[in-house]
Amino acid sequence: MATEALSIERMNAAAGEATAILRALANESRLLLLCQLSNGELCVSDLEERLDIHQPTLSQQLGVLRTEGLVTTRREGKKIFYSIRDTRVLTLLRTMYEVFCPKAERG
Amino acid sequence: MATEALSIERMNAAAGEATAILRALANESRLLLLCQLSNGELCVSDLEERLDIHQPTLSQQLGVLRTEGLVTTRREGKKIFYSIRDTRVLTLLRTMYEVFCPKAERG
DNA sequence: GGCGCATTATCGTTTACTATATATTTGCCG
DNA sequence: CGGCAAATATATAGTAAACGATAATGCGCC
Repeated sequence: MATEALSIERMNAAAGEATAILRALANESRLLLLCQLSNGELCVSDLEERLDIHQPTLSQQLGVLRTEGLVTTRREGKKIFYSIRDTRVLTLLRTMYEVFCPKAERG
Repeated sequence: MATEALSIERMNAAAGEATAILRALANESRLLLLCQLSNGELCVSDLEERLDIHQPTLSQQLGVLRTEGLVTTRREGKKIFYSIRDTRVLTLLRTMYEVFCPKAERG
């Protein structure tokens, strides 16, 4: 009962899209990047400062997420602000958080 | 409120392990394979029949999942039965199911 | 035009993927 | 016990994709 059966057919149909998003998440830089964005929009230089990634590399990772449609951008003068567009990503991140992050002092 | 902030520190610490598992899931064959196993243990030939994957390839993918500690095996005569060992995988699969599979006629 | 912020191009290296060929383990039959 | 067949695993190899670095380019503002 804890484990309600998943329909194989549906999983089969969705597998392509699912793995596309999983691949996008399956990189430490991108995952952390999305975690940052899960708390609200940030511009590239903000991200560069928080994560320890060279700017062009960062831009490239952001490009991957853009291509996958997971994030959107908003320009404000010279800065470009990124935010999460695909809410499914938020759902996944939340689950990942529960699964992988120690619950020590949550509440 | 729908989006309670995730602690960056914790995500940072867990990111390595998280991406390792994500990489394991981020392959269509392996994902479907785990979906099959989420409904209970199956032997290699069962899996081969259900998915359309050549046996050596399948065995290799299973090897990846074994190496990551996501599945266990049990021998019964000539057959080897696989099942999901890491319950975190089940949690992730369940979320993925909810996120990616149309809810049309779920009860 | 020049500077700051960001993207795109290019490239070399590493890793992933999958196919074919070969080996291992077990059970069976003579 | 010897040999064969079934089930699975490992080895090898070629192609493709991912990664991250450096270099060059684009865009907006002063």
